[in-house]
Order: sequence, then structure tokens, then C-alpha cells
Amino acid sequence: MATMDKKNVSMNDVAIAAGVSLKTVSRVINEPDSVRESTRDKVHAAMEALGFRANFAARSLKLGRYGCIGVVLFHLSGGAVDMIDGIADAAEERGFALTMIKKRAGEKMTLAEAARRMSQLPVDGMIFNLRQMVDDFDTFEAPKDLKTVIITPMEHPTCSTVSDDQEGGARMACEYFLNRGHKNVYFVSGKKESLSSQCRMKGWRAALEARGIEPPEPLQGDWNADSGYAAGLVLADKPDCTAVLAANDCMANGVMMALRDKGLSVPDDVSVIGFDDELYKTIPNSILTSVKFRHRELGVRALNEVVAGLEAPSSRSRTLVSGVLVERSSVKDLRA
Amino acid sequence: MATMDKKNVSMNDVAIAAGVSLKTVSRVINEPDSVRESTRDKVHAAMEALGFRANFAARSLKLGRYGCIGVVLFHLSGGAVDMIDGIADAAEERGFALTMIKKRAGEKMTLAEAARRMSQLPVDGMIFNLRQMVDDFDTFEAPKDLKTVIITPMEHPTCSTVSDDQEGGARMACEYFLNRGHKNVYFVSGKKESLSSQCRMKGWRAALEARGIEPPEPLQGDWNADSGYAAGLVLADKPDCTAVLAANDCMANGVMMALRDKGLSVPDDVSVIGFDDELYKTIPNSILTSVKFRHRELGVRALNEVVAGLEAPSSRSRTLVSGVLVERSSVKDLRA
DNA sequence: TTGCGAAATGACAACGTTGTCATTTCGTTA
DNA sequence: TAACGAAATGACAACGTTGTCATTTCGCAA
Repeated sequence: MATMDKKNVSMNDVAIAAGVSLKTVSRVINEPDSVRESTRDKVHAAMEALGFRANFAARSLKLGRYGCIGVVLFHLSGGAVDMIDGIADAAEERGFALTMIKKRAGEKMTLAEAARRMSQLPVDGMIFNLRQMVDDFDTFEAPKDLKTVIITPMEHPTCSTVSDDQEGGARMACEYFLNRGHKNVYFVSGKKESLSSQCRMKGWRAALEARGIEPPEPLQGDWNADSGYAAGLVLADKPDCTAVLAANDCMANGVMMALRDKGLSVPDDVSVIGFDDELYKTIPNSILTSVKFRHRELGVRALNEVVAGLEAPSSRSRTLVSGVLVERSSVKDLRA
Repeated sequence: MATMDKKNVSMNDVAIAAGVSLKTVSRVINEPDSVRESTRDKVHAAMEALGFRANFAARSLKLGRYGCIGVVLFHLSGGAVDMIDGIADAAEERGFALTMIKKRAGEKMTLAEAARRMSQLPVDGMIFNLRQMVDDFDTFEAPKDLKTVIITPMEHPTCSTVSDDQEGGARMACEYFLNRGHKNVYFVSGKKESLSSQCRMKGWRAALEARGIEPPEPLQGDWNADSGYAAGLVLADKPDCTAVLAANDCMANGVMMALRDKGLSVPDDVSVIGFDDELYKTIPNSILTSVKFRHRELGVRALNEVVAGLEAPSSRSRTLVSGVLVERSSVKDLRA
């Protein structure tokens, strides 16, 4: 059972070994039913013996498509794992592979630059994961033959976008407070440049203003617990503070710890809601009510949108994936 | 300024538009110095006007390589983000893109199956991210023309492997305890099927046995805080328990909370060390000493190993990336 | 101006597949 | 057995690049 030394085994090699024509080998692969069983077996045997594997480049060249979707990671954060997971699973299901490139740390990558690089790679369409603002966002035009979907809370003039409904999630949390008799809601933000943080803040503002409440000055955090703790120390001194919305769970936890250290109880004195619902992983018996986004679903939707748009790349849609409020006991009902 | 309607603009189209030969266009792209400046400008102008982008499939077919490295995600966990980040950055730096496929939830994927699928895709080499055991691990043979690197703590008979030194990290933590006068170390494990957990446990055992200490029965956890809390309740009742090594920070936190709820102090009564050093993100003023692995570095090494092996796919190496003990104040020095 | 070597450019084949269309083989019926 | 339509198979071109080698153009010295 000698193994060939030739670098790559081609269909032609298989054809010769099996004593059939090149085209017949092609048929065995692409439309097996159209070839007689005895012939098929001969060909399969030859493929096996020679270790044949179809050449991706040649196949794509002929077919004019790759069966790959490009993913550009402008930003790779914790929540991105689930999103990538969703994209990858959906891709798998629809028979696509992913081609990935990433903005390097410190590098300044525009959408145009990302598109330029992607269009040199084997992709039929692409997904941009964009969590911060980028210079050419509004002026960017996607290649006409490459369906492009941007994961971002901002609307884009020509590309399809997919996003969690961060604003809606924040509104939902605020209304949850207000409906339970709270007269005001304080807000602890994440990093300034984060679009997520900006959107959550926007939703918070909107919800308060919709009820004619003047939003108090938001407290600036940086996503980590320590910044939440600092914010909590400040909030503990505000007598009108009965409800705090923190832009993520880590900061919410910091806030809660600070309140306790100041002798205040959650939820009896102050109610708190966070975002992402991940505190239970780290804190035993966590009581924090939290707005959870379905990142996996987000990825699935993004991929499906790309695939759906492969035939009509210039189509445009906007998808919002709603969040879910995971209720625990960190919010007190003041009406009771 | 009319835009062409032709689907794909080829080099030939550019050549005609610029009034030069096909080959000259090719030269402008691949060896610009070999073409006269005036000609080059004409060609560039034509490319611009027609919106030319090189065809990946044709180029790869001719060159016999893709400039892509395949990544197979058998398992996608939190720590994987940093690793992917490292892989992606290193790939970027060396001019490679990534082609990714993922094991679907519930699907049972063997190494052979992964290799088979990857070898139909545009890749010059591949990386398997394997955090759990898989049926054909020992018998697997990588395609002879496709350099394969496996990220896994296990040694493989024929493939290169890269791993954090989990065992060494656990040993380091144990010795840290023992060197400070602790007579024994209790262990809280992660999920049974996790290789990380198994390796950490192995290192813990080895460190104790090296000093002639009989390791106590390990406590079974599931990575989450609640399981750590449960373990902590048990440990609080053991009078000889002065040191606890938990297989991750979340469980370590659970252990600490349980100890406190039982009236014990960390570190005065019991010392604790965790893994991953991520508690500070969630807990303000975190005191937990923790073993941190450099997942990013892991990814970088894996990619570099693949690229280095592209010319000699059958070469084999084993890389261990050491962990770092991040010291805080959760360990008491009993010698003092 | 002519001739020469070097630089610039071009013609053509090849990479390994699939689509088109022609040809061969098969199973059936007259 | 002959004749026929359907099924199976094959020959050849084409996809868009790059490598090889031949040809043209250029700059410069005689």
C-alpha cells in the first residue's frame, strides 16, 4: 500500500487510477446519483487509495463563490465569545465556514480598510463587529458584490445592522424601578467610548424623561468593580437615591458592596439593577436583578442576515435583539 | 463616471482598459518596481476606475497556498477569547488570515473529522483548540501536507502541542502555601470532564506528594461560585484546613464567602488561592491571590508554531506557557 | 545615425476544478 | 435482431491568476 509522493492528488490522478474520465470523478463528488454504482465504487476506491481531497481554490474559482463568511473583529470583549459562538454555529448549520480578521491593538482600522482587506480573502459576505465609533462610519459604502452586516447599535445609511436592544434594555430596567414606586434612578456608566455604555445611558435618560423626571448626573465608571464601588460611596450619601442602574454587573456589585460598607441594605434601602447577568457565576447566592442580552442570538441573526442577503447585497435591514430582565431580589417594591 | 456592470472585474479587463497586457497588470500588483512608472500609473488608474480586486481563488490556485490558518474550536469558553485574540494578532502580524470552524453544541467531533473538514477549506495549516478529551486523540494522524498544532495539556504522539502549564501553576500555588508553613492544602475542582481541572488537580497532588503529604479528598465543583460556596461550608468544619486551592476564581470566591458566613476569616483562619485572576473585575478591593495563565501568549505561540512548521508539517514540538502567581493578601504566612 | 545590452512588456501555458455539449453504452420494445 | 430513447460517460473550454520565456523598447556609447 504505497503512498504517492506527488504533492497534491488531483481529480485527474484519481480519474487515471480509476480508469474513468476526469468529469466522472467530478460527478462522483457533486452528483453521485448520476453515475453507475460500479463506477462510483471504483472512483471511491481510487480516491481513498490516493488520499484525494478536493482543491478549494480550483473549486471556488470555477463556482465563483467560497462558502465562507468574513468576520471582522474591531473589538474582542467578553460578550463577544457568545456572539462568535452564535455566528459559528449558524454558519456551520448553513454550510459556511468563517474567515476572520481582527483589528490589532492600537491600530486604527476604518470600515473601508476592513472591507478592502476582507475582499482579498475568500468570503461571500461579511460581518463587522463594531462596538466603538469609527471615523468613516457614516460615509462607508460596502462593496456592491459583498453583502455586509454590521453589528452595532447605530443605524447605518446603506448596510444592514444587527444589535442588541441596549437602549430598550435600559428603558426596561428603569421602568421596572419606576413601576415599583421609585421616584428616580441613578446611573453608573461604563467606559466613555463604549457604544454599549452610551446606549444604555440613552435608554436610561429616555425612560426617566418619558415620565417627566429630570435624570440626575450619571456617575462615570470603567466597567470594573472598583469604579462601581467608588460610585456606590458617592450614592450612599444621596438621601434621594433609592434606585441605581449600573451599566454592568461588575460595577453593580461594586455599588452594592459600597452601600453595605456604608451601612445601607440592598434592597431595603437602595435597589440595584445591573447588565449582562453574569454575577451569579462569581457570587454565591447572588441577588442582583440584571438585564441580559442574548449575544448568541445576536450572532445567529447577523449570520442569517448575511446569508439571506448573499443574492441581493444591496438590501438593507435593521435587526434588534431584545434583552431579558432576569429578576432576583435586588429591587424593592416601594408600593408595598 | 460609469461603473461597470460586469460581475467581477478581472485583470484582463484592467489590462484592456489600461492598454497593456494582462501580465503587466499582474506585475503592477506583485512586483511594482519592475514596471515603468508611467505604465504603473495607467494601470492603477484603470484598477481604480473599474474597482478591481484580485481574485483570491485564482491567486491561491496558481500559488498553491492560501495565506490562511485554520482554527477549530472544539470548545469555546471564557478564556478562549484571549487565546483567539492572541492567535488573531499573531496571524495578522505574519500576514495570515484565520479560517474558523466550530464544533456544534452536542455534536461529537473527532480530530479526524475536524481535519477532514478543514482540509476542504482554504488553509495552509491548522490549530485545534481542545480542552476536553476526544475519542481519537491518541490515534489521530494529521494530514501530511497540513501542519497541525493542538492546544491541549496532553502530549500527542505526532502533532505539535501548545498548552498553559496548568500542572506547574497548581504546583506553584501549593508550594506557595507550603513554603509559608501550611501543612496541607485542600482542593476544589472544576467540572470533571475539563482537562484544565484535571491538570490543576494533578499538579496539586504532585506538589503535596513531593513533600510527603497525603492529599485529602478533593471537593467536586462545577466552576461556578455556588459550588465553591458549598465546598466552603464543608471545609469550614475541618479543623486541619488552613489552605484551599480552588480550580478557578469564582469558586474561590464562593469558598471565601462560605468561610466568612461560618465565622472564619480569610486569610487569618484559612488561606485561599484561585486560578485565572479575574475576581478583581467583579469584586471591589479583591484580596484573592490567583494563578494567572497567559492565554494571549498561548495563542501567539500556537500560531507561530503553525507558521514555523508550514514547510515541515511533520515536525513536532511541545510548548508550555508558564503561569504567573498574582499575589494579593488571601494567604497567611504561618511562620510569622 | 547605428548598434548594443538592459529594462520593460507581452504571449501563452498551467494551476484543478465544473459546465456544456457530444458521444457511448445500456435496457427495452418492435 | 434491430432500433430506439434514456442513462452514463467523455472531450474540451473556461474560471482569473502567475511563471516561463520570447519579444519589444529604451538609454547610451561608438
